Amino acid sequence: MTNRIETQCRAHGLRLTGQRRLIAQVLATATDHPDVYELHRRVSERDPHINLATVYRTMKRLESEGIVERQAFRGGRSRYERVSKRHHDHLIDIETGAVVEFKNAEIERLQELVARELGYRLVSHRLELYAVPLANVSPRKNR
Amino acid sequence: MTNRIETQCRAHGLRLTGQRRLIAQVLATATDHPDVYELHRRVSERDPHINLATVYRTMKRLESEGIVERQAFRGGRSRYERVSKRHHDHLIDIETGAVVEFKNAEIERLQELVARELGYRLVSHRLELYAVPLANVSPRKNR
DNA sequence: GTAGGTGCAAATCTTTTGCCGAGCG
DNA sequence: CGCTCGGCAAAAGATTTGCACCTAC
Repeated sequence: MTNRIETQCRAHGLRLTGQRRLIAQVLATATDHPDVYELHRRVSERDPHINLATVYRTMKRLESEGIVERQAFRGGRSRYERVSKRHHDHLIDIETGAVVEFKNAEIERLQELVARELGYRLVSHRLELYAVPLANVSPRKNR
Repeated sequence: MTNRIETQCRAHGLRLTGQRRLIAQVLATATDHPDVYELHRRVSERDPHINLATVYRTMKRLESEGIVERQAFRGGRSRYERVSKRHHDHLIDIETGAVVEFKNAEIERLQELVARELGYRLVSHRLELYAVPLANVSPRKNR
């Protein structure tokens, strides 16, 4: 079974080793934004011998090929996600660490405008909203 | 000579040691967004014995007191800036690494809106624009 | 067969911390 | 004089890398 990421690896001339196949499958089925340790944990379930350094190397390679995107939210490890058809930004639930994706065309348009006004051409951006759930005023532990 | 940051330290009950005075002065005169190594380099010019750990500890303390703000732009070390009267975001010149501050009320308003629509209350945000200068197509070194 | 990939351990880089002597208030 | 600080070195956490062996193509 060949998934989209494996196809992309082929297209970019990456050798399809067993380890990469596993990582590709994990990435293809991930609906969240796992960090390298989490990825390693997941692939380890299927191949307990795969090394953390291999996951690091593979993710770095996939990133430089533009197949995945690295997100460095505040503090801690970098997290990855597939480069999707649609660009989007992130809302991070500061109580649970959950990540919600969103997109707002108007904000994007204003960003271009702001950059131009400052004498620049916008190349990329990063927008993260840190927020707490509205309804439940759960007095949980902080952090 | 007592500057604003020293006054703030007093107000927050921090002891005004020689090292902190130096760091406060460097911060007060900084117009850029230095990282801890750069801060250490600057204070070292006046006191070659000051330790890097001291700068780290001081900056961490100033951050927790809300006197400075930590910025972790893509990759590398964290950078600091004084908490200013006005909140603002950053545009990073990807050719030179220069940081331009800006503020756009409309974008802020839309952010609140987006969060609410997703069922959250916005606590804070981070918006970074990565851009290149418009006019001058300077073929300088990259990075 | 060979260039690229992997495992493993050690190195790097950034930041934090334990310990203890020192100085601010 | 007591409690906070600072220097120093070591630890910790994330990521990278050198090296020798391995394997996809």
